[in-house]
Amino acid sequence: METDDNQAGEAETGRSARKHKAILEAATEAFLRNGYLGANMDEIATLSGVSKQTVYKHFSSKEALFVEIVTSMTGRAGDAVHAEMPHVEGVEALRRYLVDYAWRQLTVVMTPRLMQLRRLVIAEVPRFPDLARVLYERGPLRAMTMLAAAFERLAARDLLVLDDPMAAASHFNWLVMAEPINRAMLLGDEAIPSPEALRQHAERGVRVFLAAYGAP
Amino acid sequence: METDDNQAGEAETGRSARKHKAILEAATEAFLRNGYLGANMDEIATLSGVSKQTVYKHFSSKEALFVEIVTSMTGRAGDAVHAEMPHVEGVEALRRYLVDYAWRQLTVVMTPRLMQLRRLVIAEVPRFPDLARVLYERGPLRAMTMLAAAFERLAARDLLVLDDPMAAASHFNWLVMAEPINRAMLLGDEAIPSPEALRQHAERGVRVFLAAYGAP
DNA sequence: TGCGAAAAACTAGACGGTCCAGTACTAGAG
DNA sequence: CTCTAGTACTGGACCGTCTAGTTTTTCGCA
Repeated sequence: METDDNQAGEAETGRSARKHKAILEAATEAFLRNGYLGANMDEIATLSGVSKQTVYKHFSSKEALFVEIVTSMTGRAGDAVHAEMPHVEGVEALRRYLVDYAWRQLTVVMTPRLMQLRRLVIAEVPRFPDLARVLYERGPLRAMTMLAAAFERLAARDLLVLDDPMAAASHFNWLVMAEPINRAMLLGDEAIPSPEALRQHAERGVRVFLAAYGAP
Repeated sequence: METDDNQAGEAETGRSARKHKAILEAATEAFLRNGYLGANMDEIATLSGVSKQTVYKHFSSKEALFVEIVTSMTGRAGDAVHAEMPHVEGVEALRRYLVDYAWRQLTVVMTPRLMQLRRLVIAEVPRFPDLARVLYERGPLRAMTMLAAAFERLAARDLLVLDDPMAAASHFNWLVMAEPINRAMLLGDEAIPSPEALRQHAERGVRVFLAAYGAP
């Protein structure tokens, strides 16, 4: 197929595909840093080591490039977290699992790239409402839906006590995520807590959650 | 043309001050709708019924106008909520008061104007980090700080049980605010819940909070 | 398999058209 | 005389197109 000098397990690709990728990366950088209006196509071309003509060969317009980037980033974002809930036996195992899940979710979401993406998408809600809706659905909504299903199973086994699984999932999700996300959204990427701080935060959130929804 | 009928207790102002106000209002509208880069000074001048020269007589630059507007809006925003905690006697009175406070906070914050302001400020975090910091401090941080103080007093009277008042305040704040805010941030202003929905949401949040922090 | 030409992709830069922040200038109202 | 409306203007940014010439890939055919 392609030339087989593949380095470090990276699938080798033709020149065109390589340029395509370079453009995507440069554009991601530019849009995340400068916003939709603030980014300019000349800079993207220069940054990706490609002529402007080539940029327009791969993407029909600035708008199309923007949509492509945001959707691909939101697509990748949520996939890393969803893990099947293992058999938890007993209250203490449940607590440990919830803390672990919360911490995993936090460390995935609380990265500069995803915070910048979130700022970018929020900024463009009036211009690109669909992008924001997709981010919401593939982000918090998906997390909460899966949590709700898991909580329902746990309730059936009397490990949790709840009447509204989705409300419980929302409470769990935001007990854990809201404080650091909203801090970082306004205070910038350097306000992202350290992994240890996130772990402590997760533990406190789970303690509150279990006080409200845990088996007595 | 300029009639001097001061209506509804509005402080009497000269023509210059009136133009000043008109410019501020038009600029607020423009910036909230189109963002910093998307707004343009010609539109602001036209919208406020003033010549462009006059706009620049009152505000030295687009940037200065933007900063002025955002700071004035963030200043007004938080002031409406802070109410002295009355004497609450007993657990049920506390619950009712917390629900009421939560609902008040929600109805103040969950308005299109403030959601738009929040989107605008978040969008401009890289360009105007100070504005975002001020919004954070005068918004969530102030609310949580005041809550923490109130919670500490309640803990001294054994109506709450907590070791870290600020953590408890954060949990309360985000149990109540996070879900609707983050929904509206991404799904747009029409995703702002109705007052009745907000009331129910507040009640559920307070129930969880009291399960974790309420007196046994 | 290897060669060579057509096809496709790419570069560098210029350019048209549009938009916009901020300034300058004139005419007229108070 | 002072302030302002109205408007034209400056200087520059930027999207998307175009041109002319170069490089890479593809593929028929030896």
